Amino acid sequence: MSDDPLALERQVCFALSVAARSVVAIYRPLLEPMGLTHPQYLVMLALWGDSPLSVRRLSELLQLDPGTLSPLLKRLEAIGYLRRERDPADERSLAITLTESGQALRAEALKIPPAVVAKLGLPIEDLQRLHTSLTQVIAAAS
Amino acid sequence: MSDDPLALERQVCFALSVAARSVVAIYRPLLEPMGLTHPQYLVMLALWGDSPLSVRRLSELLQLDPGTLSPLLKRLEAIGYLRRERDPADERSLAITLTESGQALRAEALKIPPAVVAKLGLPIEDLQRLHTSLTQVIAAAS
DNA sequence: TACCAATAGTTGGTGTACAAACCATTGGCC
DNA sequence: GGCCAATGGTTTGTACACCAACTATTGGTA
Repeated sequence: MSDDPLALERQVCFALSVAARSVVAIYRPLLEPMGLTHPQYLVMLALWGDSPLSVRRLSELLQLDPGTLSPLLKRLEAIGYLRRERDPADERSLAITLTESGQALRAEALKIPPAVVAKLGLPIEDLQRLHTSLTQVIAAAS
Repeated sequence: MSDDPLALERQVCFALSVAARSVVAIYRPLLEPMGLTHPQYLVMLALWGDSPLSVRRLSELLQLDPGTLSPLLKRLEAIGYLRRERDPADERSLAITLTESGQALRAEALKIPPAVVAKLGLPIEDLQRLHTSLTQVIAAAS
């Protein structure tokens, strides 16, 4: 390996970007039949875990800008997976809830993680270790 | 930790996406004085390592779509860091070369990696280990 | 109670990111 | 030499992603 500190192959951030894009690319064909993109899938995961959620709360959970979530949520509403209603207790806030269809999708989604792990073909322990490292980095970067 | 296979905090891909975005966010204020975004910085790294490069070659090196690179390269040309000229040997191909200004920028860029490592505050060995894991994942996903 | 800073979402602008359609050049091959 | 599939880039359309500016509601406080 090169000793140049600016060598492309030495940059952790480059590896991080490429890895993220590559893994998202594995999800793409798996999510396509469900009509979801990867960020949309993450929103659904959050809502399957806890509902209703506000845009603010989603933004914290997914570490995404509200300005990114706003149109994304409208698209999920348009395809019928969720509802966006004002919270009666605080009219500023949105109460985002799953529709029947959105609830039902969870059964399909259960197939996704094993399919991804199979495609990657890496030992679970490696993935676990990676997850731990990534969590460290996220904590350090925030 | 939850035993739900769809729990957000268990998804490696979620951690990967958030980590990538978080680390890019660390670069942002460092690159801003140079007038570069993170992907543009990666292109510059590639060119500092080897020049001239074609769009095709850059696309392989950075694992980015030519359709993504095309406008990005025009922006880098517009701010004067590189030149896009047809390769006389093959008029289909672009020969992308650095300008004086682009060459000179390398000296500034040398400050970036240590600054990022400092901001992260993680031991180098951890980053090295992470890099190894990521390289594995990239290989597995391709 | 009337103001006003804080909070929740939305919108608009710039820059990726990818897929598909497109255009020009090239290199075989009859 | 002339056709034609392959190759290299560009363009278009959709969807993030972030920032800054904006609107509407809320809650404290003079």
